[in-house]
Amino acid sequence: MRDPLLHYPGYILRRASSAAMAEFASRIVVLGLRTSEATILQIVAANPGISQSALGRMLDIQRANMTPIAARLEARGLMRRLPSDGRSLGLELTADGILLAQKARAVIDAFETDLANRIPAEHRAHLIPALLALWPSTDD
Amino acid sequence: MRDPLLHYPGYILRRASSAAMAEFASRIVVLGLRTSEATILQIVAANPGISQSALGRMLDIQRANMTPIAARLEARGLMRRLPSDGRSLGLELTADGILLAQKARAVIDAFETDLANRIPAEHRAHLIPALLALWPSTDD
DNA sequence: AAATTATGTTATGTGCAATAACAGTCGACA
DNA sequence: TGTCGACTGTTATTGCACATAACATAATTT
Repeated sequence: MRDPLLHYPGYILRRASSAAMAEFASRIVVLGLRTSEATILQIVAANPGISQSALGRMLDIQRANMTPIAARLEARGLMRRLPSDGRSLGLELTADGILLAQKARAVIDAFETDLANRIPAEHRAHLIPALLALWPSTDD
Repeated sequence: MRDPLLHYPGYILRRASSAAMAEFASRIVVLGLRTSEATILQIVAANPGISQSALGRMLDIQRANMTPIAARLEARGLMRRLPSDGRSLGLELTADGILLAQKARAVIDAFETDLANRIPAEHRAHLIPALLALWPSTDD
């Protein structure tokens, strides 16, 4: 029972990401959040007033997919969507949203710390730079 | 427009994997294959006779999700499913399947080479060990 | 003023993964 | 040997992330 793909970085990247994301999802769901929602809360908390489409560009989420996610967060009373333009919607968290974003941040921190601790020390510092090099969005 | 999650390995892992997988999917679709199917062709080619559930365990694909994938490959004439047990199905590629697996392997090789070349030399050797450490399936 | 671009929305489809329930088969073991 | 528990494959259903196309409206460019 041999896996001939085990030497390929892309393959291992996919498998590792899938496993890690499943674990994160199971941790964040106790706050009633999906992975994408937890991320969005962090970004909006750090960038109040950011437009829906700018947020989407930042996270590689397309406008069409951003709409229902943002609407859902608004419907839950976590986020406001204030027309800034006439076409753009500026996003900001409500008090509840800020609180939940903080709780989510604690979960993220714990998860990321656990993850980092699993990496042997001699490889740890190389992971982020290596992954960033694979990630076109940074300089798009 | 600040991304406060950019220092987190898990977050970057997700973003990098998502981007890389989208690119791979667009390359492999020209052979009429999905990512999961291309992977399965490689595993079955290297392990003729492997059972459906053993394949699923190897790839972290559950039995219930394996069934339609395997049935689809069989329906396309790429794979045979031979009862070995009475309950188990042993998988092996047809001649067409072997041919397509080889073509897929060439696409995988090219993709993985491109990917590896994007990683700065000083980080390259660390990526796979670091990712393997995050990946529980290896020693499960 | 007209043409182009940007924003948000709706509708729809795809790929991957999870769960629950079921029938049939195998293995262990009393 | 017969029974019980575990394993295999299947169907049906669901959820999430992501993609495209088409549209109305507003801003920007020229």
